[in-house]
Amino acid sequence: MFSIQIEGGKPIYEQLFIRISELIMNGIMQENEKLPAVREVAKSLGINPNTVQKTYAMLEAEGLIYSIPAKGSYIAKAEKTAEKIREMARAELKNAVNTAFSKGITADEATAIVKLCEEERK
Amino acid sequence: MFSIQIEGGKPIYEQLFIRISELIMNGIMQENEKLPAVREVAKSLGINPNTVQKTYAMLEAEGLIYSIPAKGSYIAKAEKTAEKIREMARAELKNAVNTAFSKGITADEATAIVKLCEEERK
Amino acid sequence: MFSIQIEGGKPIYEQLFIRISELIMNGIMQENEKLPAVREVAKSLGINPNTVQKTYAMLEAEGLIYSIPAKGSYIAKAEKTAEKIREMARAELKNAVNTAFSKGITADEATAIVKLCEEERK
Amino acid sequence: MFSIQIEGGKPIYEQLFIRISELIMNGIMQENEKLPAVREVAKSLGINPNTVQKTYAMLEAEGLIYSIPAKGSYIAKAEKTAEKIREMARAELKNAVNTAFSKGITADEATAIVKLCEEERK
DNA sequence: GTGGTCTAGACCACG
DNA sequence: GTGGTCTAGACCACT
Repeated sequence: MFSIQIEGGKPIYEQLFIRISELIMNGIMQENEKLPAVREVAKSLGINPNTVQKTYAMLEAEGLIYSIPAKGSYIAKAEKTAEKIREMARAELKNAVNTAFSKGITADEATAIVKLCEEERK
Repeated sequence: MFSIQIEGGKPIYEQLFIRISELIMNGIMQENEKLPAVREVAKSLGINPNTVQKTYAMLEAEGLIYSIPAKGSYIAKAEKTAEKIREMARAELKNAVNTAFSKGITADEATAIVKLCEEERK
Repeated sequence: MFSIQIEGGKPIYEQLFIRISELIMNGIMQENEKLPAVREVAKSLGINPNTVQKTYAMLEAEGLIYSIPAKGSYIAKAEKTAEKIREMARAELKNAVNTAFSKGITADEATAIVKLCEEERK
Repeated sequence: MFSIQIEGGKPIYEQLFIRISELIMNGIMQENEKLPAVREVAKSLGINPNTVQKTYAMLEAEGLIYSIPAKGSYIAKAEKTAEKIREMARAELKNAVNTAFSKGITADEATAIVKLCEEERK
């Protein structure tokens, strides 16, 4: 279903949050598409339903999905959603770049890393 | 002495680790220079000596400093140290860029962010 | 549970580290098997939870176990784990042999000691 | 003079103890030869006289040297000294071999390591 | 209930 | 006075 790595240092609910937001960006999850039920996700990942519930609540709080009681959760308006996610991603990246700068990485080096990552994605 | 913000979500010992490694890069801490004593740092920051001790242990494990029991802790060989820190910073940045890419940020956008950060530093 | 001797000069957390790595080699602890909880070990050995926590952190840093917060700690992939432990043991033994040599022990004498130890194990 | 590495994890007085006992084995320090004065060693190594004093006391306690008040310290009877050191070395090596065995190292592997160390010394 | 972090305070070996 | 280890007990985020 969503494939997360339980081993990783990050909390599960956060990994799941990131994973779902990525799926939206990749166009795999479309506007108004129904998300799998909380219990279903929990069972297929072997994690606690509370954890999934928390993730959905966070997604809704961020306006990325909307929930209809007794029916299910759905992807919110795509443009808005995508823009929100990108905004968050940009803020995090800026943060990371500043951190790198403070440790002696130059702007040229940073740009090189960006290009390198771009190459690797192909 | 080291000035950290206890607020943030990150553990204190990690913030301190990052802070000291930055000081080394900025040339403020030189090779073989003595670090302030564990208890001294703890007192000046208003935190527990154990927390500082943990930070020093991590720095030593990474080879950034070396500790002589009953004498003090000192900055390790500068070239090695600086290179290690840059290596760590590069790895983290690469990680951040990949994360941003997976959320729909383009390489051009990432490059723009790098330039923006560069401007702000001036 | 783990049975260690608090007497020896070596720190408790180190003894525990060695003891657990031995249990893995003896096949008593299997891949993905759950280690007893930090507090449980502490109670059964009559030592402080922090001390056990430090041991688990070291084991994780060496890649011998992996910890999932709020779930437990587990033995890492068996092949890798066993090989890592053997590698560490070999390095230590080599070190010990060199030390013995520098004190006048001959290679023949060293070989004899190895055989003697082998006999005693039977 | 004696060349020790201050960085190493082991206490200085122990390193110095080992170093001097090695010098005796190598025949560099002969029976009844005078050891350099405590203050002299301390100054040349940049360490505390108390530390050197402690080492000499240990060497005397082990019967490896003998001290004449207001005159100096001297290497004890060579045969006895050498044998004592070798005995200690043998005990330590046996210990190390047993530890290695308990972690899955085989007797053949241990023998191979002994031979490898022998080669490297040439 | 779990691992992770932190505090407060202590002791030890070493220099 | 220093780093290193340890105890006792607490809180937190997460499951």
